[in-house]
Order: sequence, then structure tokens, then C-alpha cells
Amino acid sequence: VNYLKFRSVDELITYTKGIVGKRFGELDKYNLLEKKGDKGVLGKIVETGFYGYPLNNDAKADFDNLCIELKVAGFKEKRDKTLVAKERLVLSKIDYMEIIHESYEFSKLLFKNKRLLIIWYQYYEGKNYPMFQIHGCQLYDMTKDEIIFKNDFNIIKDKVKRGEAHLLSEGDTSYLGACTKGAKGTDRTKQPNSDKEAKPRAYALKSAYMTGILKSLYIDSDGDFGQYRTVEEYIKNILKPFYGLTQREIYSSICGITIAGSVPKNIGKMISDRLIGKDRDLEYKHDLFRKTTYKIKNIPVDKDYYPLERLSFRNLVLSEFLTEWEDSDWKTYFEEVTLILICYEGGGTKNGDRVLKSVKKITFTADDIERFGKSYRMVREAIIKEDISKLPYPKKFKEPTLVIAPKGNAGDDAYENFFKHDTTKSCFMLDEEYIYNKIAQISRAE
DNA sequence: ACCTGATCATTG
DNA sequence: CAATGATCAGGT
Repeated sequence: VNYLKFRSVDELITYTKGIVGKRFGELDKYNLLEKKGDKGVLGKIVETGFYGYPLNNDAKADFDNLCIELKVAGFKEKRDKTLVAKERLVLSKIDYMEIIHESYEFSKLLFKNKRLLIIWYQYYEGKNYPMFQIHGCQLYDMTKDEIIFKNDFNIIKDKVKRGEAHLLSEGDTSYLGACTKGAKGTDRTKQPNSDKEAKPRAYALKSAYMTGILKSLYIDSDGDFGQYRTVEEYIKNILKPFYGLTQREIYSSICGITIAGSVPKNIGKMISDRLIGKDRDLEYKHDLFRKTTYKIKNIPVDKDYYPLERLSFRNLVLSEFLTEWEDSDWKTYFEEVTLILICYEGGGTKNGDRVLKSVKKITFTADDIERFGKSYRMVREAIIKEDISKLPYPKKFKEPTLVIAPKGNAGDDAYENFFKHDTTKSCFMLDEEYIYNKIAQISRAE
């Protein structure tokens, strides 16, 4: 039986606004939170405790008559105080045998409906669900992003068609990810067109996309990308007038002052901050930045795009490594981030005299992610055993990968003082050769 | 000539 | 005043 409780969208929204401020504890009239392990429990609590649907397996407060699907999603505050979605939103399982015969339009796959009624609650690490509070609700029309969804779907489909289901990764696509499914990472399933068994995967709205939806709660926008289709195009267009110029020349031409003393090590970042925007302001600069996590990096390369330096990431925080790799923030970060590399050519030249060459974009594949997992686990083990010798020092790897490196001020003894403060004086760095290979892969694909 | 640990100017 | 984004520079 379908409960046609709401006859119009307005009626539904007006009623739903009443949920804001409530906590799961007070909504949970059937004590569903006491049982553990049910992933969809929050949705059920809202369906039964707020919309009054009966508690049985068929109970679905999906408002089919209005073509609206209910989703309960969490957000959290990051260390830098920005708000992000807690996790990706998993949709249906990908049936490898079926997908190759499906077209986007008819794929039963994704969303039963194209409008989502999202109820946002705030999640706190290590706290209890009954205390979590609902902060807002929103009707999101996904047809706005249809072009990208369709493209993402076809990327996944084509890969399976080529017998490469085992090579699928979240990095392949923009909004619609193929995320791994199954409690054990060792589960494998059959695929057409190849004898290799692949990890079972599901369609999911990437968490960066969910964050984008969250932002549309408080940033106004019409979702118009204007003349640009991709972030790369947008950035290249901004940098176009400066190709062939040195860092010093670019800086003085945009700031009006020449660099007198020593050249700041982050002169590239100072330039990209001014020209393109600071990383945290990007979302306000252009809608393109809204639903994917972009990170702008500046890097010196030689004439073949071989990096002269490693890529550094933010300082390691001990407490972040309490989480196992599979559920870690670092894994999510590497899965979802798109690095924009602004390349300056400068073999034999010093910082400041390097010449703006080009822009490259890299994302990480499942294979990359698994390698990074090794480094992560080494840090985790070092922390658990309080033994710095377990850290992923560069010399520990035969092949280039993600390694640990000091990052601080004179006198900080990054390794000796590794356990002193939660935020360490060390960071992850990505090896030059590794980056070179990523750049080469992308250039080949183009 | 690299690696890899160390360091620095800028930023929030 | 510590975190960030990156380069510097000493030892091999």
C-alpha cells in the first residue's frame, strides 16, 4: 500500500520543515537505534517517527506520487571549520552483467526519482546517534546535473564493456562514483568480457557531490557553468596570458610590485591564489568548483613534465589515524580529490625564474588508493606501537609512492617529536616519479 | 646528481 | 603562533 499523505510538493516541504531541530533520539519511537549494523536505520527512523509510516519492510516514505525520494544524510565540520558531507550516498548495486545492455535513460539503476528530499543532520566523531540533530532539509533537483551523470554512467559502462570492471575506481567519474561494496574488501564477483573477477561495486553520489548539494543550502547559484565545461578549461583560460612568463614576471604583473629580497617558496601559490582563488574560496568563484574537491598545486617540472620536487600534503594528525584505512578521511580525500597541477618549467633555474608551462589534472585510481593505504597503515602502526621506525620513510619502498616527510620550522625534530602533539611536524609527500607517471597516463589518454 | 630531511615566507 | 605550500641544501 502506498500512503498518499502529501498531495503537493509544497505540502510535503511545509510539513518536513518541522523536522528541523529534532534529534534522532526523540524521533526513534521503535528504538531502532538499539539494534546495530543497520545502515538505513536513520531513514527508517524518519519515515516511521516523523512521517508516521508503519514499521515494516515495505514502508517507504518515498513520495512516489510526487516523484520525490527521501534521503537522510549527515554532514560534519572539518578541522578548518568548513562543512562537508559525512560520506557518499550509496545508491543501487552495479550489475556488471546487465549494465553493458543498459542505456542511461533506461537504466533502472540510479534514482527512482530525480528529485531528492534531503534531510541533513550534523554528525560528530565518536558521539551517539540519538544526540545527532537535524539542521535542515532541502529539495534537490538532480536533473541540473544530468549531463554529468550521463557521462559518468557511460564511463562506467564502457569500462565494464571493455572487460575492465576490475579496474573501476571512483576517480574515473565526476559525480556518480563506482564505490566498493561488501563488508570484506576481498569479495569478488563475475564480469562480462573478462575472466578476471572484480570487486562488487555500487553507484554512489560522491561525497564531494553531496557536499556540493549541502553548499547549495547556503550559496545561491543557478548552476550555470557559462562558457566552461571543465575546471581545467576555466583555469587554462585564466592563465593563458601568462604562459611563457617567469614566476617573478607574473607576480609583478598582477601585484604591481617586484620581489625585492628572497623569493618566497610558495610564490606559485601566491600567484594562483590571486589569479584563480584560494582553495577555500574556489566554490564561490565558479560553480564548476562546487561539486568536486579541487586542490590547486604548483610544481616545477622539466621539459618532459618530470617533477623537480615532490608534492606535499597537509600535516599529519595522530588522532586521524585511529580510524582504519577503509574508513579514513585520508582515503576519502585521495579518492575524491582532483589535483590541478600548475606546471612551471625550470630545469637548472631557481625558484622565481621558472616559466609557466601548462596545467595538468590528476585523480587517483583504485590502484593508487591501495598503494596509499599501505603508507597509511604504516603510519597507523607506528602510532599504535609508538615506534617511529614503522613510519613510511622513503627508503622503505622499492617503488615510488606516498612517503612521510618532515614539515616544520628550524629546530622542530619532526620524527623525534612525532608523538608529542596531535598535529605532527610531518606530512605525506607524493614521489616525483609517481606524479610523472600520472601525468604521462593522462597525456596518453587525451 | 640526486634523495631526503630541514627549513622558510605567508596565511588565517 | 602554528599550519600550509613549497623549495632548500647537506650528505651520500
